Formats: sequence, C-alpha cells, structure tokens
Amino acid sequence: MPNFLIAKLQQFTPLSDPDRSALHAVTEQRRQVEAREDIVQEGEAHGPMRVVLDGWACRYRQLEDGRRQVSALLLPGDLCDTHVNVLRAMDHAIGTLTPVTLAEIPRDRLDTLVGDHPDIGRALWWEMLAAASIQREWTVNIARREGVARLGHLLCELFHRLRAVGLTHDHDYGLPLRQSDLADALGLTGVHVSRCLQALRARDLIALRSRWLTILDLPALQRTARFGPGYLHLGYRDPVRAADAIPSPPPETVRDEVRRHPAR
Amino acid sequence: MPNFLIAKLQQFTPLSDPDRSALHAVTEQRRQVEAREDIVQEGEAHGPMRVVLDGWACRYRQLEDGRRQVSALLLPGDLCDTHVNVLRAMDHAIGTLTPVTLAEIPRDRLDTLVGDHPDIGRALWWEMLAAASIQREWTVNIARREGVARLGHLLCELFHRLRAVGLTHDHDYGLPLRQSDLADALGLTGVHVSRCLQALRARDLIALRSRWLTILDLPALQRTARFGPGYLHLGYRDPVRAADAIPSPPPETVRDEVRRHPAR
DNA sequence: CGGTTCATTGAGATATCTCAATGGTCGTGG
DNA sequence: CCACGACCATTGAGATATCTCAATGAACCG
Repeated sequence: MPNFLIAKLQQFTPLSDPDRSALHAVTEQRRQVEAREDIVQEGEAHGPMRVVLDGWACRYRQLEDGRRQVSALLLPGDLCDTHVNVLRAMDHAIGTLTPVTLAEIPRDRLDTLVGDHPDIGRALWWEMLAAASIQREWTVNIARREGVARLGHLLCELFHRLRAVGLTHDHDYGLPLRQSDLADALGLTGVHVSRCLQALRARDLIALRSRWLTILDLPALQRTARFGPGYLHLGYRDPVRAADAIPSPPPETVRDEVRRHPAR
Repeated sequence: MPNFLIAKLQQFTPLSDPDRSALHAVTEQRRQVEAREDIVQEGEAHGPMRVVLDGWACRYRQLEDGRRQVSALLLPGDLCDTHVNVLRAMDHAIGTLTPVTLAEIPRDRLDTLVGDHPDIGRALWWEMLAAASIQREWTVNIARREGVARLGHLLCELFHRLRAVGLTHDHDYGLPLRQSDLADALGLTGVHVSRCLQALRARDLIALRSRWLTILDLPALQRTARFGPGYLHLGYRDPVRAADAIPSPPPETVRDEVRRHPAR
C-alpha cells in the first residue's frame, strides 16, 4: 500500500528522500480498526498522534436525540489529532466508516521527527491550516446551500482531496459511505440525500452505483454546487499519484468492487 | 483599556510577569479600523499576525448571490490569522462589525516572543485549537439545531467567551450585532432571527434591548439550546476579569450604552 | 422634521423532515 | 441453488421550519 501521508504532505512541498524515509519509518507502527468503531471517544485524553493510512473515518458528535453530526471526513493521509498535548479532553469522537489502518506516532518521536526535518514540520502545519479551512467551508456549505448543491459540493471536495493522494481514477472514485453517512455530514436526512442524489443523477452530473462515484461532468457539477477548490489549498504540484499511489480501476462487477474498496 | 489578549491567554495558563509585559510590548503597535470595513480581504497574501484588542470582527465569505456567511466571530483577545506564512492566500475575508482596535505583530517579533516565552507559545497553540473546536461546534449547531436553539446556543457561547475576557457583567453583555449579523452567522434570515429572538423573549430566557443582552435564566437557556461549554476549552482558572479587565455596567440610557460599546 | 436604518409582522411559497411502505442487493444457511 | 433475513435505497404524502416579499413600526440622526 502506498503511503498516503507522504502523498498528502507532498501536496504542500516536495519532500526529500530522507524526509520520505523518516515518514515511512515513523508510520510503521500500525493498528487496524474495524468499520463503524470508535478510534477516539469523546472526553478521552490525548494520546499519540494518529494518522489514517487507509480507509475512511470521521469526526462526529452524537446528539442527545440520537442523531449525529459528522464534522469532518478523514481520508487516507489525514491526521486525527492535531490537538497536541494542549487540550485536556476530546470534544468530539473519531469513528471509522470503513475498516481503517492507523499509524500511531508517539509524541516524542513526532517531536524529534519535526526537529530533524523542518520541511515535514512545515507540511504538518499546512495540513492543520488546510483542515481548518475545510471546516470553515463546511460551515458555509451547510449554512447556505440547499440540498442538491450542498451534496454536490461535498462530492467535489472529496474528488479533489482524493485526487491529491492518488485515490481517484479519471473522474471516478470509491465512495464507501452510505446515504445516511452523507446525511450526517451534510446536516440532512437520509431520505433527503436520496432525493438529492436522484436530482444530480437526473441532470447527468454523476453516477453512483455500488459505492463507486463517477462524476460525469465536473465543470457542470462544480457550477451547480458553486464549488471553488481554493479553500483546499492543494497544489497538485508534484502529482505523486502516478509515482507513489496507484488508483484502482473502476469496478467491473459489483462484487469485485466492494471487496477491493477500501480495504484493498 | 485592559489587554484582552492577555486576559484570554491566561484562560489557558497563568502567565508570569515577564510574559505579560512581553505581550504588552508586542501589542503596542495598534491600528484602528472603522465599523463595517475589511481587515483582510479574500485572496490577500499573509501579513503580520493580527489580534483584535477591542471591538468585534468576523470571518466571512461573500456568496455569489449576495448573501454572506459568517464563519467565525472574533471578540476582543481573538487572533485573526493563525495561518502563518504557510498558506498562500486568504480563503475568506475578515471584516469588522464595530470599530476595532487591532494589534499587528510582525512575524519576526512573534518568533522571538514565542522563543523567549514558551508559555506564550503554548497558550497560542491552545487558542488555535480552541478556535478549531469552536468551528466544529458551529458546524454541528448550524447543521442540526433549529432556529431557536441555534440562536440560543450562539448567545450562550458568546456569554462564556466574553466572560473569559471579563466583558460580561453578571449575566449581561453588550451584543453589538444587528439581527442580520446574527442571521449571517447562524445561516438564517434576518426575519427568522427576529422571530427566534421573540420566542426566547417569550419564554423569559433573555432580554435584548439596544445592543445589550441579559440572560434571564442561564441554565434554562443552556438547556433549550442544548449548550455544553466543554468545546470552548475555557478554564476560568485565574478569573482575570476582576484584576485586569473591568466590565462595563449595564446601560442606563440607550444613548449612553451605544456610545460606550464597543468603542469604549 | 424628515430620512435612514433596523426590527417586527403577516401571508404565501418552498425546502426539508417524518413516518411508513416498498423494493433491491447481498450474504447465509438449508 | 433457493429462500430468507438484514441492510440499505427509494418513493409517497402530510407536517413543519424556514424563506421571501412586502408592509408597518420604532429608534436615532442630522
């Protein structure tokens, strides 16, 4: 499996060979988590720095009435806890959506890593700020766009973020979420997400079958979603995807596809 | 005027005398900005680190259709740009809501400040992470709570944040926003905010007159808004407000009040 | 005093929700 | 290989929250 953390950080700066092997070394310690389990629970104290190396996870808060709100989607290469030792307790939980491979980097190793490799430190800084920017954009998206555009916006965002780590194939990508997950992320209902998806399909903007999304007309989708990629702060500078991360082809049969993603 | 940056950072750790005077020194360079002007515009490159020393500002994005969404409210003591030199361009604008006093700290002074005063560095870290947590909570609030609760939640948040810097008086505070500003922050319409305010008034939870908010029953308001202060990561450890920041009394006449706040 | 800005109110339009029923797909066990 | 159950997506129809537009009212300002 390619190292998606490296792929991601290289979106910010090209890293040297020593940088890359240091990152490889530091992500060797891994942990598998099943789908639909918590990685970190609300109220928990801080632990090591965790990185999602494969699979999808999310930050979420469970509301009193049983509904939940996902406040961020964590894709391969994303960091779980930027909140170093500073905050006492997690104010939200992190849970998996698919089976996830996690790297756990002890704080002291992280410190020496950043000390020895300033470019990595800067790239981690960038990742934090980009994540904050995404969070702001979610606020805007949820607050101001109606269902269809809101959903389209998320699908565009995921496309660009996945492309940055080499997890797209043309205008396709594996989308291992069910509609209720999308609803939790968008502040909508599962039922309504279903209808919004229909609307996007009816306009020939997307096709979604068996957890595989095809964007049929990216410019048109971005237009209807009023999506601009600037807030992602991605460079696509060194398109790592060819070299370091090979995307899977679109599925031939449903069964094959589902098996391959995202456990791979 | 008390230094609200110091008041705020002391919510995280008590600072030593040298720390405090270093902060005083570094915030001496000030700038006044009129109400309803931009401090930083979208697309602008990074500048010095800016701190709101007095008055209210907000992060916002202007949408194509003329509406705008406020993604964060910046109160006295809050930082404008955490995005150090890392990101190329602002993905949102920062504008004032009232007249604002700004401190502008050049990057190199910031670096030496943090180098010489590690506690300040840690406190700035904390401020960043707390801001990110607030941003997540806004996502949840806007996505999942209906108008009345959503508005109540914001009013509770502002109460706690203002109290942390000593800008409350009992259960009152100056709220220099018009209803359309609240609407922009909440993802609602001005009209609807008006109705939600009526609802809160009708339940005897708040009183709001001439930019002064009185919370008549904080526990009840927090209950109906399902507000929990944990995500603010405030300690109230060293209640600086008595020592370093004197809140203004509630207004006697409308005219007096409006003059005093927040220009002071 | 008249103008400007903001808040309030009313009434019809729309987006989204809720609840309940139906249908599809996949895995499992006989 | 089929039948069943589990899980998820789809559809329909009525309920509700919020929006839009327009009119009125209140406060303040010069």
